[in-house]
Amino acid sequence: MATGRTHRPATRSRGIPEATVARLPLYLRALTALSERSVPTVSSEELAAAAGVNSAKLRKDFSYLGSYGTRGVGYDVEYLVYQISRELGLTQDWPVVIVGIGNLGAALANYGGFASRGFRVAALIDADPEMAGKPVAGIPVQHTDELEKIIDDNGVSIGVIATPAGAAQQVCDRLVAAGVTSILNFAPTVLTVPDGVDVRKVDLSIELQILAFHEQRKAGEEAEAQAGAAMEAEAEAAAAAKAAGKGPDGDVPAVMPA
Amino acid sequence: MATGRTHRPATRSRGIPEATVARLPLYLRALTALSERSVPTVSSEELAAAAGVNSAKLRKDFSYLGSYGTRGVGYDVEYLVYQISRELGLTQDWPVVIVGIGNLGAALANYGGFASRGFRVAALIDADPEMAGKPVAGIPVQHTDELEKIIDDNGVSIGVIATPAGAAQQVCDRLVAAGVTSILNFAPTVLTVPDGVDVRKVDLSIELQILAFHEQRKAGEEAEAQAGAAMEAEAEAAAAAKAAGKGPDGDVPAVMPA
DNA sequence: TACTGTGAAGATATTCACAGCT
DNA sequence: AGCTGTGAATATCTTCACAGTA
Repeated sequence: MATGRTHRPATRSRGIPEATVARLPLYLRALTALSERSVPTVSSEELAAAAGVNSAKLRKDFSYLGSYGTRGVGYDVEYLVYQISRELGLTQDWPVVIVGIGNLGAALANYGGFASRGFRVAALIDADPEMAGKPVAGIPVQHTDELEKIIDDNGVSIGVIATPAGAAQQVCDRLVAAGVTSILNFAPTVLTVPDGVDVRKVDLSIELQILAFHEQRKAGEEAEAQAGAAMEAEAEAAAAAKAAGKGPDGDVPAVMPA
Repeated sequence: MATGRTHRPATRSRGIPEATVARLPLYLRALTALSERSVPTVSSEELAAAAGVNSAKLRKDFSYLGSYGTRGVGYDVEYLVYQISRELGLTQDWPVVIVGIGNLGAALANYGGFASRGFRVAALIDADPEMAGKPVAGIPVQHTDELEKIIDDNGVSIGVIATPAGAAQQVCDRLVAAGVTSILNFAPTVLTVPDGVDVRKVDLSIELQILAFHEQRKAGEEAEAQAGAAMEAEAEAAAAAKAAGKGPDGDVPAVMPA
């Protein structure tokens, strides 16, 4: 909706690629570890290894931030930590609310990595009246009724949704209406939000399914030599099944493997 | 290490793009919802909306799987559910072990989405002897000592690591040595694995940091009109700081904003 | 010498736009 | 008429390879 205002005007060349942004936290973590070991400088090769990427990519990524290295030497660890933190907006602190204090919500509330890097759990919110007042990770859970007030009082702009899928969109709508503009969604559902609101999703079962795909392929490759034409035969059977009956209900799993 | 055996030989055109694979679970979820409402067919437009992508992308994605639609009509929901499930390897069931039964591990064990789609929690493993025998989500926790035996007895090829960062690599090594070839890592650390082992990572704080980046940029754009040259001034100050002293320890946060 | 920073090439991914089928 | 399936165009991301420089 609205005229596609997708392109950033950008006062200066403010165009850090999304793929690069997604890796900055990785670099930051590796750098923080080096910093704790008081390592003063690091080469792109070393840092790339620590972050699990290749060095050309890392250098290219850093080139979007500016020329923060020294040729022949490498990068100053402290300086880079600061620059990346600043680029990511972590030099300010972000109050965050977590909605849905079930197993996952509690795990998130207890997760140390939250607090360590610029994020502060401002409130825990749950729909269950029984939960109200109970402390989780030292923070008392508040009832959903208070949601709007909490957002407003704390100037919260980032919300985490850890509710069941059924409640997620409704919670999302309320968060957005109350002024939240970034949402991290753990509920296994697609959230619809207005323009200008960012949603990132974390979905456990999706990750597992992707792994299963590759796992299956590994197994297939092993069998390949022996099986040979078997797979193609199966594919043809499936195609035939489609061409033929294919009733709306369920004669589908005809070719279901063991 | 080893000669980069990255390219798949692929008996036939078994080349589904990674980006497509990553979306298949999304389509599958949307289709499952339609299936539960007994919707017989769906157009690319409708399904794309339900999955939160655009229809051209969805059609392109499906084109890699085969021609499973009907022009002028759409896709048969049940049939597509089956085809995607099969492509993802979900028509067989995958025993999974979860290592590290803290808050997060318990949340994962309780997560319904696991069991629903081809995955079965075969065992919960924790290093704490106190935990041993205690049931979580109805499954008794077993001690890390049993890890190899559990993997072997259950034919586990997918492992989930939900331990603290410090223990993750060690656990990973043991899982791999015991025969696990796919790992879902929740610990905030980079895992090193041999060729042929897949690792996917889920990192809560990384997701938040990416949100913070965009959030900051939104704020910046708002202020842009008024602030104007202020940001550039700050950038220059930072550059100057670098050119000048920039001692290895920490005069860095000189420009630290409030 | 030993490293960064970056154009240019190459690989992937997305989107367009329309031919082709039902 | 209404939809899918897909080449071709475009955009984005990665990698190469080397000039530039401390």
